[in-house]
Amino acid sequence: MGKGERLRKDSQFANVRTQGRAWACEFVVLKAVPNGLGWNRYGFVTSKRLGNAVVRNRLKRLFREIVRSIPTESGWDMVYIARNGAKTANYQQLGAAVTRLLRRAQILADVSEAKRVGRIQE
RNA sequence: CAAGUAAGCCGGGUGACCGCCCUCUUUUGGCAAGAUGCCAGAGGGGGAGGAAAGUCCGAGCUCCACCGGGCAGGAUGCUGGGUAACGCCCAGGAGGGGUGACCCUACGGAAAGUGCCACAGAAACAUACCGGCCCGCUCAGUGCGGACUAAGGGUGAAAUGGUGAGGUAAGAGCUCACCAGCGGCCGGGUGACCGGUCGGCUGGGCAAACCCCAUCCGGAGCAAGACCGAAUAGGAGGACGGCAAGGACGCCCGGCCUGUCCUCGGGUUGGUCGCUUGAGGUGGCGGGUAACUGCCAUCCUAGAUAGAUGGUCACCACUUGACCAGAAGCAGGAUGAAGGCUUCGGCCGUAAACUGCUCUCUGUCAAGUACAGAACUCGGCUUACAGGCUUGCUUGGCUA
RNA sequence: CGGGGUGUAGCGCAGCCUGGUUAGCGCGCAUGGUUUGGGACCAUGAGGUCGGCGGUUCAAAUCCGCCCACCCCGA
Repeated sequence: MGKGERLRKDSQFANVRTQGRAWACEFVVLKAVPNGLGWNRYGFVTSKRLGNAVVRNRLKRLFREIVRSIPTESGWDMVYIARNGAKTANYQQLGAAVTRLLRRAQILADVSEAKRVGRIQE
């Protein structure tokens, strides 16, 4: 994903953190908010508590690859926050977890159009 | 072959598809439009480490108007050399450890001064508890008083040179020999120091206690710093004004410079440069024991900024484990078969089936493949690290 | 990038600067007493790699070096 598809400013992260809704599992926390653009923007958070730089970079790359491969609705800012359990998980486990969270958040692309419109109006 | 020791090196590979960062090209498309610029696409090239880590030292670079002196503070500490510099490296000396190859050392000064040395012990810096020996009195092996002594005992981490002989009332460097230490002289070495000789006999430890001596050190750090853009109100109060205040760690002094300083309040958290060509790498020929260095040739090798190298699959490599099959080895089978030699007493000579073990080699399956991610750049140090490779040397065993 | 602090019994702390003689205090814990019983109180007791490794010293929680974990501050 290019620079336009990433959250890069502290103000952008702060916006998602305060305005967005959150869904969580044992590996990762997803926070998302509609951004009014025609495309999605992503941010990945790996705190120092998780491990050294190699561990944190690897988790970011895994999540970036997972998010890229899952088709979703457009127009959202999403922040993925890695939790401690993600350190030992592999690509397949994390992919399944992210898919579950996106389905619960109704951002996954196969969710029906009526349902999505209903949620936004609500 | 085994164990060890020193030095050095590597630290997964190949392919397919998808994706990221930088850069170049583009008669590809869109926007704006004189060159040009912005967005997207296509094609080419490049894209983490030996420690990129910890941030423990040293520098470059940038800013703080500036210069000099002193105090305080900090660092280093055998000698010589290397280096831009260092707390680093090399060589050497001394001391210590190891059978050895080799390794380790904060290794200046305790007659400059101050301080400390618990407990024990008579005594920890100047001393005499037990004891030894002599004299006098008492008296029949006891006691008292006085003088000498530091060999022996005991305490301690440490007790004032050690061993032997002479000597003496008993002893003592009191005398002598050797050893250790100290000082002078001579010789060698740039030096630390070493060797020789002579002398008088000497008289603890701690400076990672204060300290003394020698050498070095202005401060802050790429969020340094420069530019563009945006935003706010270029605001309020106070101090002192050439005898004042301030001038980049703290304090003092001298010169020099200047309206300076303090408090409150307000705005910004965007972009570009710095930003990778450097005490640079590689090779050759010289100098040097070496660290290192001179000359010549040649190469350009990451530049992100919520922070670029990843994901999936296949094959191979390595490690570990399991299992079965085969090969190999060992033990039983073997109280000596078959066979051979014979002086007829004996002697020589171990093949296989089968069973068990080893886990060396081949095959199959499964799991794993360390430590760890550039952030201004170099030189070091320290710490972490699966597994593997090369070379020299040492010790021990076996064979010839 | 720069600077500072902490680590000692289950918990919270002292001792460290100026090395030594029993590493101590409070709460908690165990046992006994007191009470009809509990609490409170009294008495006794257990519990320590002094964060780790190495060095200096006769001797280290204390001094020095390296490492680990946690916390805080400034630009």
